[in-house]
Amino acid sequence: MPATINLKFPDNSERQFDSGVTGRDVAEGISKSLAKKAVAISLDGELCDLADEIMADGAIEIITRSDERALELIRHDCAHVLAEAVQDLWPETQVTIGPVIENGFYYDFARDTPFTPEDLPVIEKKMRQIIARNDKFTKEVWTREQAKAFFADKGETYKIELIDTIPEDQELKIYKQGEWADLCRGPHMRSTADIGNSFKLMSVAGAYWRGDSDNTMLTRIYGTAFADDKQLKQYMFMREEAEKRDHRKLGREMDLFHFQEEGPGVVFWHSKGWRLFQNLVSYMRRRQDEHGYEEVNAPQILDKAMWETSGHWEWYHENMFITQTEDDRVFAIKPMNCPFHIEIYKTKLRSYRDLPLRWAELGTVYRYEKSGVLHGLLRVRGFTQDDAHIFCSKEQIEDEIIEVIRFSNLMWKQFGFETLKYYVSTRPDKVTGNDELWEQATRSLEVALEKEGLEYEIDEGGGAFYGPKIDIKIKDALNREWQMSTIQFDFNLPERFNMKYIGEDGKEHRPFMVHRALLGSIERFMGVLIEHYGGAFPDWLAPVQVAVIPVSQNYFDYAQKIVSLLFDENIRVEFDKRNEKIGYKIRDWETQKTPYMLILGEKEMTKGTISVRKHKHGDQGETSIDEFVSNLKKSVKNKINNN
RNA sequence: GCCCCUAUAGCUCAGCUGGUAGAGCAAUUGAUUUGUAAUCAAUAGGUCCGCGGUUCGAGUCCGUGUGGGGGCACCA
Repeated sequence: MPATINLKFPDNSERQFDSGVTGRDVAEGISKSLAKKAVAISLDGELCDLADEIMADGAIEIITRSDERALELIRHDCAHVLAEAVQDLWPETQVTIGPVIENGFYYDFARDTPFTPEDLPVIEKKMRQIIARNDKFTKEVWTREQAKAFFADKGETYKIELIDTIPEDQELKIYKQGEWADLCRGPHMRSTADIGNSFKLMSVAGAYWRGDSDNTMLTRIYGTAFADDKQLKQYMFMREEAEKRDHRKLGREMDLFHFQEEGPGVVFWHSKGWRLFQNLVSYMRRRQDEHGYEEVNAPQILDKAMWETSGHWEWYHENMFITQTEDDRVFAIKPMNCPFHIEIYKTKLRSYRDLPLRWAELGTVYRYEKSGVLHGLLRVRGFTQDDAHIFCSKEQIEDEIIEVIRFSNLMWKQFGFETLKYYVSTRPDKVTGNDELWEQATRSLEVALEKEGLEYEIDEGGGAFYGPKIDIKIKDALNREWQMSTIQFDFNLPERFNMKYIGEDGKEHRPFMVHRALLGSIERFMGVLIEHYGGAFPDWLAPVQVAVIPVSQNYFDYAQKIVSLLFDENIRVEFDKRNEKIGYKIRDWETQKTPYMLILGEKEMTKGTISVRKHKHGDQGETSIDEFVSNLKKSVKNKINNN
């Protein structure tokens, strides 16, 4: 600990403080002495760095290592130490950028041979040495020429490129830990020792320089860091928990579905998985009926000519599966349902009296997704959308959007997702449709959300070229966000297909077209649902709701009676006749996360009762079959048609 | 598509520096007729992902293809 601490302030003035001065002392000193407001980030009451952000009240805030913002400093410092460690070990490696991310940090390096997982322990060891060295972080402000010369000397071409992107009016800061220097916005902590030892390098990956696939691919190292070991352990534990409920793992363990080599990205549904799938379909059908949708169904393939009209052939060709027949006629498997619904629309002359038309299709589409994107059920090549198209007049758009939002909200609640986030994506640079249309449509999306009292964020320029949209994200049980529902205007297709209706004025008008998928794709939603519930589905969804387990063969007749009774009530029941001890069977059904088990033996047969065991809750004691059925039906009520 | 990793029995995985494969669970058969998270025993089960190469010899080393995983880019 030095006798004095030198501090530089944003106005470039310098002051000395005695060691042992607290951050609060300094804070008071600064706010008194500087006209310009300054913010210092202080760690455990000691000043570690100055931030250039100006806080509204101008005060210094003292934060502790457990503070969220300290965590950011820890991770950022960690990234710098990672970079130094790497250059120490492999001096020919160029450094690029190393930001803090949601659960840690990364650093991108440029070198001829990418890092491999075996390098990580070596680097980690070096990092711990640097941390132990307790090097001070110091900030220097350099001129552009100085900085460029410095990095040029070291052969750091990427850094030089970065310097050129920093606006002239911004000062160029260099942070050093010991001798090692990096271009950095800051702030940092006092010294490398402040990082602590609760960090871990997680993985290596490739990443394009500046996120552009035209650029060279860098080699990225991901790491995570926390204030203490407890938090790090907790994080690692959470990751393990997430891994346990990975839908690919549960899909196999629960015998729901599989993939195989010959069909990358297309799903083989096993009976239990298909049961679940059908439950979702059945739910959607019921709700769509209720919300005034009519279900339609269109073919899987269509002549190339139609896709040329729609524009897909030109713009989406590389994502389409194409077939060719003996007579050389080319058909494409549908990647979208839209053109089909438009064709249905066009079979008649439509009047304003017909509008709005809401046509839904649980349409299976195929898209040739790039191989690197496939991921279990979450990104597939063949999937079933809960797709619908709404055709309406200008006057109707707002009400239609409100209606879709309400539908979606109700649905997500019933599936057990409470937290929803809304995003409105506005006009990108290249578009079809005139400004007036964009304006009207975007406004209708915002007004609809506002009328429903829902907060939303604007994704500026995030809309598709054919129209603005609302995206809805949900949060699952592990607090992960998933983009699910989407409500999109389309100004392109009505134009291309020359859609029209006859208005009240007797003239032709172009209808508004809205695409809407709430679950998105059943396959993908299934993946999310499996992970959300960890495979333990609620009563109404569970593929097998009840397992009937007689204690021995002597009770098979009684058990059969119960099974038939449940079957008649449309309850999904299985009769476990295996020649095993009930402990074995219970364990088996328990691992399959079956909501209920009915244990039937001498006691129950004599009294005409059943013993109920509930998943995760154990023995619930005896009850009558009538009561059990009525309770179960109550919990399933209103969700699906078939009971 | 790009970078790295990876592929052994139905599943989870062993198989040291090259000498043609092993466990647990599951399966099958038999015994057992069972009271709330695994009854016992026996049996069977493998083109070590495909193709090519190095080698006297390849599950093991090299190349390549395919699938899978972690990322990046993509997601009209």
